[in-house]
Amino acid sequence: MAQKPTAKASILDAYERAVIENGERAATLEAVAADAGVSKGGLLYHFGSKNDLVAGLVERMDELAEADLGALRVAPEGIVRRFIRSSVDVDTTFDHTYIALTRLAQSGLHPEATDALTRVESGWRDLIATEVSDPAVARLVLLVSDGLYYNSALWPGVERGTGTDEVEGVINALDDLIRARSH
Amino acid sequence: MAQKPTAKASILDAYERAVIENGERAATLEAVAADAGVSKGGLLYHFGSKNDLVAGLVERMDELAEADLGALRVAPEGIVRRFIRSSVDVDTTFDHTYIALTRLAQSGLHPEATDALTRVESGWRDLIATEVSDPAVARLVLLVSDGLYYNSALWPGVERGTGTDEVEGVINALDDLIRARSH
DNA sequence: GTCTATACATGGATAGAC
DNA sequence: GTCTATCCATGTATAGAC
Repeated sequence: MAQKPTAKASILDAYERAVIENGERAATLEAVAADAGVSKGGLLYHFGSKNDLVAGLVERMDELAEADLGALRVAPEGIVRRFIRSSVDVDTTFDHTYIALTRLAQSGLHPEATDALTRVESGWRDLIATEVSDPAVARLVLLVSDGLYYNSALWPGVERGTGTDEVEGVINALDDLIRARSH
Repeated sequence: MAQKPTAKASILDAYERAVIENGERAATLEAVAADAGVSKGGLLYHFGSKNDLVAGLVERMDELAEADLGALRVAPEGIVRRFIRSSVDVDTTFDHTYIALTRLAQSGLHPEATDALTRVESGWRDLIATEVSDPAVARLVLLVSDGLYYNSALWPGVERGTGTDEVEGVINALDDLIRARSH
């Protein structure tokens, strides 16, 4: 049920891509259909409306989030390090969906998108709390991650000075803080 | 030249409000005109096109940013403390314009909005660098601020657990870090 | 300086052929 | 399952009256 390399999946991919690259407004049925290699009518056979596309993305997000949390939970380097690192990595399946939903949420037209993101963030929050006892630091970790996502969501494709190596510095700084505060 | 309580200003206000509250897509000429108390035609007399509205916002942003940096520079509590605190305060003239531009930037249709935000962030970066010597920590401070803005921009009106008092904890944590790293 | 009327384009969605 | 044709709503922008 989760693994169909069908037209449906590639339409969803195209929608995701369109939203990320050109914004929700530009992600018209026609544009998405063209990118997915079908016609408007063809698209509408699989997704009866634009809202259905959003719903499809939400569903995908929930599945990916579950997997993401699972991987995070068993990350050998620790939850926080892995978490922050993965926040820069904007080129995974997870990130694509997450960023697309971020855009949709901001459009104000899709409360379901906002809800899905809230669920994800809530999962992260709980997990981080298991590793970081100080609530202020835990909050700080989440804010840094949000900041990283915000950056990549806002300046798509633009290298904005938060490269992977620079993030290592940030991670180390957070580490110092966590150690200093854990007594 | 900067102080006209004219229709032009109130139209710009209405546009800003519309973008923040309902997203860029809902900020149609008609909706903005209605909110500003003029007709579509009336609006278009002052702003010949939708792009002119965006340009007006960008101009406003540049003016406000200058004032903001000035205030930050002489903040008695220090630049970082003031900076982070003001990132939660989403109810100033500055924040309204900033958040509206954030939304516009994400729509992908207004590069000028992205540019304006880049200028603002660049001003902040430079200023923070004068107070925080460690580049990783300086970057962290910016990311936290971005995170806070992202939160308020994404969940408008929603109390998302980052209240003013909780932010004090975050500020103190950052303070610890700055002190620990400044030798 | 502000309004009404209207032209024009575009996007979402339906109907029905293949 | 996918396409074409078409309808309808909405949004931007222009023209011209007041």
